[in-house]
Parts: sequence; structure tokens; C-alpha cells
Amino acid sequence: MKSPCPQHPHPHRLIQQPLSDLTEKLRRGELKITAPRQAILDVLRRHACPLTTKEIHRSLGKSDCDLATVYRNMHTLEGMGLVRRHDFGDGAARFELSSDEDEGHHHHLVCTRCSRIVELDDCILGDFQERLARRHGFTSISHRMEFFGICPNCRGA
Amino acid sequence: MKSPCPQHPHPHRLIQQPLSDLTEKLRRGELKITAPRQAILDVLRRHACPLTTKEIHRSLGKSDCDLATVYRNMHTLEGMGLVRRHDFGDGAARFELSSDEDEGHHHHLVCTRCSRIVELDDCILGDFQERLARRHGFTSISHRMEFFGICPNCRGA
DNA sequence: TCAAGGATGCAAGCCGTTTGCAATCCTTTG
DNA sequence: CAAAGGATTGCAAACGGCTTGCATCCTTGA
Repeated sequence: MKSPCPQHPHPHRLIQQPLSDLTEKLRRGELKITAPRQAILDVLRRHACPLTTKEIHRSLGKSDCDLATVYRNMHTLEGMGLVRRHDFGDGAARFELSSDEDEGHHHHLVCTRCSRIVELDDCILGDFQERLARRHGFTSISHRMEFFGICPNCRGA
Repeated sequence: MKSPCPQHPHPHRLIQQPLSDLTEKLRRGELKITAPRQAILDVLRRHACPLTTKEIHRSLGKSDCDLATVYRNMHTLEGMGLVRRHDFGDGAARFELSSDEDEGHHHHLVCTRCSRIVELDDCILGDFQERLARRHGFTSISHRMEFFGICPNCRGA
């Protein structure tokens, strides 16, 4: 899977949260506001699709920080719910700022040729998941789900 | 995630395919019938839930073969559809003999504490997936989906 | 029974990720 | 406003899953 950042717009993700809001969230999470953290959030803020840790690191620019720091921060940010982790099955975790809207979560449709990513708004699993939990006596239920296929652009090629 | 092999039965997977049937399939796939391959298939045959490559390797017993050989064979067997790969998000691929019944595929409900695995029979995504493909112009569509939660046994603990 | 080529064992290596440790930075407190 | 204390970072080593190159071995078809 190649570099996954497409140029096309993702409607429901176009509203960027101001960086100040994000740092405010850091503060409320009792996390120190460091240069690497702000830079990471800023990178995520300006991208409409999930980014690999390495991609984030590459995008950092001048306030360049260590890859290990990115890894550590992705955990921290995920832990406080500021960021969401996705797994497209290619062995590299991807991260996205968790927007205020997608309260629950959302899923993706990934082109297996060009890595173009379509963000899906609705998760149809809500009811099904609840029934499943009840039927098998499970609690704290969650799921991971992603779709894969060949996008219109790549079909001809 | 720990060792995932539970003692409880998985109804729709209880019918074990005879080893001879499996080797026959190897033959039809124009694969050589080697000791490692037979041993791997036999291990899978006797387990009702997905096994890690390393777990398969451990279970091999006397006809013990190299880990690399297991890895190579899992690819081969997956390629010819004899085996199905699952990803529970813990970084280790898991494999299951693909039974004749689950024509399409099936999913799992995994306990995040004890790794108990419930095999789910039905996939409700069929229609949704098709609509999704149509709406976005994707072809060759597929998906990955697994459920996670805390099983009844682990809830109290 | 033999030749041919697929399959295996071994060891090295790749890649994403984690971790130990010392140095550094943010924030709070005096 | 400076010092203290703990969180955070950089660096390098290490880890785990997985892959691969190569020489050797074994299955298979003739």
C-alpha cells in the first residue's frame, strides 16, 4: 500500500479544528504542550485521511522530532481520544484526528491499487453489534471494519 | 492477546474434513504433498478457531519443520483457498481451514481478556457492501470485520 | 530409477514498533 | 522570576512478525 493521501475532498472532514482548540484539549488532558505534540496535531489537522506514523513524521518539517516520539505521542493522543487509530491490514497503523461529529466512529473504503481512501460516514453495525453482544453475553463490545476494492480511476489501468 | 484456542465447541465447524480430502486438494492444486504441509493441515483440521503461525508451528510436534516453512505454506495454502487469513489487530496473522460451507467467509467475536473466540456464521454486510461499491464506483470489493468485547467468563474477574 | 524443479532448513535481514536511559523541557511553586 | 520536579524527548538498541537468498533435499512424472 502506497502513500494514501488523496487530493479529493472528504466532505464531512473539511471543517478543520483550529490548532488552539487542539492544544486546549491537550491541556485539559493534563498533557504538556510540547513542540512535537503541536506539530503532530497540526499535521493531522491539515490532512483529510488517516496517516501512517512515518508519514506524520515526514510531514513534520522543521520542528522535526524523533520517530519514537511520534509513536509515543500517537499512543498518548489515542488514549485521550484526540486521535483515532485505523488498521488497513498492511502492517502500519494509521491515524486521524477524531472529529467532534463522528461521535462513535467511521470506516473507510480503500483502493487496493492506488490507496485512495473514501471516508464513510455511517456505520450500519450499531444494532447488529448490540444484538451480538447480548446473544453471546459479551460486554464492552466494539468492532473493526474496513472495505477494500478497486477505485474507478484504477479500474481501467 | 494470548493463546486463542478455547475448549468450547464451535457448532458449524465441528465437521472435520478428513486429512485425505485435504491432501487431495493439495494434489489438485498441483502442490507437492510434503510432510510439513500435511502436518500443518492436520493441525488446522483439529482446531476450531484461527491459529497464529507460531501456534501452528508449536503444534506441529515430531514432524517439526522450520517456522519459515510454515509462513511460506500459509501463503501457498491461502493462495489456493484452502485456508483463510484473519487479522485480529494484534500483529499476528491467524489461519483457519476454510470449510466447504462458509462459501463466502465469516467473522469472529474475540474476548479482549482471555482471547476466547466465538465464530459467527452470518455476515450481514453483503447488500451494504454492494451498494457501497456501486455508490463509489469500486469493483472487486471486499471487507475485513471483527468484533471485540469481554466474554461472560471474564466479566466478573 | 532418474532427472527436474518445487520445497525445506538455516541464517540473515526487513519493517514497524517499543523501550531503557540520560538529557531536556514544561509547568508549578515558592 | 528562578528553582524543583516530573513529564517528555532523542538516541540507540532491541523486539516480534515476517520475508528471503541460497544450498540442499525430496516429491513427482517420465
